[in-house]
Amino acid sequence: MNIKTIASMAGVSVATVSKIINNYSDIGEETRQRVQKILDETGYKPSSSAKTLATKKSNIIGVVFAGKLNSDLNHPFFVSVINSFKKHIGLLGYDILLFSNEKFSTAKEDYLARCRHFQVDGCIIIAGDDIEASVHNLDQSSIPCIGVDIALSGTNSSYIMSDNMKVSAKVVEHFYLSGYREIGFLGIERSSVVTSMREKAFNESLRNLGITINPDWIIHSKEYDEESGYQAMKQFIARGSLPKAMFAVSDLLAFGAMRALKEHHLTIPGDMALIGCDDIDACSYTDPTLTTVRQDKEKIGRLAAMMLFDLINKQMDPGVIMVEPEIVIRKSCGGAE
Amino acid sequence: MNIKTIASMAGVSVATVSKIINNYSDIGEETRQRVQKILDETGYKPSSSAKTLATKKSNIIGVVFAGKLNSDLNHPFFVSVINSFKKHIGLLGYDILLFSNEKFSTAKEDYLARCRHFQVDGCIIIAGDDIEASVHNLDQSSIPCIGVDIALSGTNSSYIMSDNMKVSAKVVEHFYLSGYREIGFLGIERSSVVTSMREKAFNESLRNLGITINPDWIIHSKEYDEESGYQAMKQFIARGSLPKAMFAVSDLLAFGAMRALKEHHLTIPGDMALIGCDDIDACSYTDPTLTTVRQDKEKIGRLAAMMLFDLINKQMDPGVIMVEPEIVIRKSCGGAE
DNA sequence: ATATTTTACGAAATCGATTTAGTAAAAGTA
DNA sequence: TACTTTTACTAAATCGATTTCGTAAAATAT
Repeated sequence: MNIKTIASMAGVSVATVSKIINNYSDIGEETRQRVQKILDETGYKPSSSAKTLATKKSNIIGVVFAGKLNSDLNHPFFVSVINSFKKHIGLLGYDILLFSNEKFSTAKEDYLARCRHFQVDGCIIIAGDDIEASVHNLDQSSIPCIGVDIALSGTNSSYIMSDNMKVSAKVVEHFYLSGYREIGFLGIERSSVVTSMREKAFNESLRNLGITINPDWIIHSKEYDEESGYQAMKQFIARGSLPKAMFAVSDLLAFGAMRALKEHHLTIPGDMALIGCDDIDACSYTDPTLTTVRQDKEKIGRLAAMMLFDLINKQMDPGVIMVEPEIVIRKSCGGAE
Repeated sequence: MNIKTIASMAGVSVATVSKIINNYSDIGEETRQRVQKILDETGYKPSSSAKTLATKKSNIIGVVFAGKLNSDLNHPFFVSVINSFKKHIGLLGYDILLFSNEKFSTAKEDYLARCRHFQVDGCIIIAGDDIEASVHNLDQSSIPCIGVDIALSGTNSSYIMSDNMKVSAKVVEHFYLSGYREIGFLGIERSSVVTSMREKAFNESLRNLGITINPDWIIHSKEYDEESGYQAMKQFIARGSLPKAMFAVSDLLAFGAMRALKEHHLTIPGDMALIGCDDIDACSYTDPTLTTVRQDKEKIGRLAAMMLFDLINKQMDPGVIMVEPEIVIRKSCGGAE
């Protein structure tokens, strides 16, 4: 079933059919209706590849998970963002193509080559750490890109992330108002833009409040996952002096920290209050439930979709959006007494 | 940069270039090397749409999340499966296209139409409950499909799922060996093939062991999520008579059940032992950690990829694979004394 | 030396759309 | 009436590949 079939069924040329499909104005009302009827009855849809070939627009958005680790579909935060993005970009008429991660794929070419290969109209780059050079090439290309948790600089690139300065500020503020003065930080060794912003803002916030920063209380886990958080906290406990409160830059790290604390029979928040970051579902399942900073994943995905759409249609210049984070108070951070 | 450019750079015809790219045998060794060098230097990749148009093969696999709810990227189990599938199908040279969910998308056409539109080489259907007619059409079409947690019947369809009979058998066996005789079941009202198999096998397993089934102890939550599990258990507790152990057909339901039990100051496993199903990451984060039945998500994704590949290449007839589940013992189900 | 086969390539058709440029017929204008 | 403009349509080029078929030249056989 192709456009030629439709054309002969309707007794018109393929050009006419194409024009009707694409809403050209130079078509008679009578003809339009007759052909449209056939279009509806047959359920005909033009071939995507033929259309792409002819128009150079594919109506496909490429999804790139950048960074060596944990930026895959394994990361609950990114999955939520992509889920929201998928929903909203779908409303705008696009489907999304997930590029298989290079390290697993037989495809040796870089992201840019693959974007060109599929003629994607734009792409979204979700970033962990250790960004490959390939991502940079894509960013600098003519393909509209929007970055999530990565600061892109290309002339066709925008990016979006939570306002990570505020993330830490809100955490510190909450600790402070709850009476805590001995506050530690659990970051990640292999730090990304996001985590280093949080660390920077954490220090600044303490300083602004006149709280002395104890460098011993700033520790870093090896990786991003729960196990690494556990290991980091375990070693920290072994070293001795502990703060009364800690901010973990991700919920998973906080979960690991909780496990280590419990193992040493330290209570939460009694012996140590804990705040995480992301607000993944599991925060409600732990005991105590985890106070955390919610990143508005739905909003980030939605705005990413809208920004990309505008970028593709040249309705907007590249820009940056920082999404307001919100602290979600649960049980892991009672008021100190 | 297209094939014509390459051809003129090399001083040969486009046909020759194409043949070199596609490993035709009627090419002289000298020419092959000369052109290959240019190919390598320029990093040229043939346009996907042109290639698809000419060959009718797209090297794209469509991903369909079927069912009205919770079969989206929100479901940790399905995300893990897709993640593994993506990895392995990527190794085989395919990228994956996520169809935006119909209810959100402006695309009114059904899945089959969209598969044809993109000329996907095959597709994977991930199923929740309430399968749409559109999925059935796809299953019955000529497009190779593999179903995950859905029994497809098309002549080009295979499917894969955990062996759900064994899931329940193992749970009941574990409860039994731990000394439990009063065992309940927490299912889902809107049951799918998967959950009804688990319920059926649950009953059979009890019967085989000569344990009387108390129909009051078989309850169903409204939906799939934690909150629904909480509500179901809360009402159950309010009704009075409780079993000493319960099997929840999903970890999320078990989490909800845990919350309800704790709220009523009932201990786990002291007052009630709990076993979930799926083994999502969060099972390790709860207190107590959740004993559960692990579905081998990596294997399911990997085999799904391989089955689909074989189906596409007609190297295999449609078939079914039941993946062996494995019980993962944690703290929510101590031995009864 | 001639006939036959093999090798190595290219011309051109094809896939299924879009889009430009051209035209006959209808409508409008002077 | 004759000219101009508008309307409604189509032929054909194009997008960038693949693939069939044809054919000179080279290799081999007779």
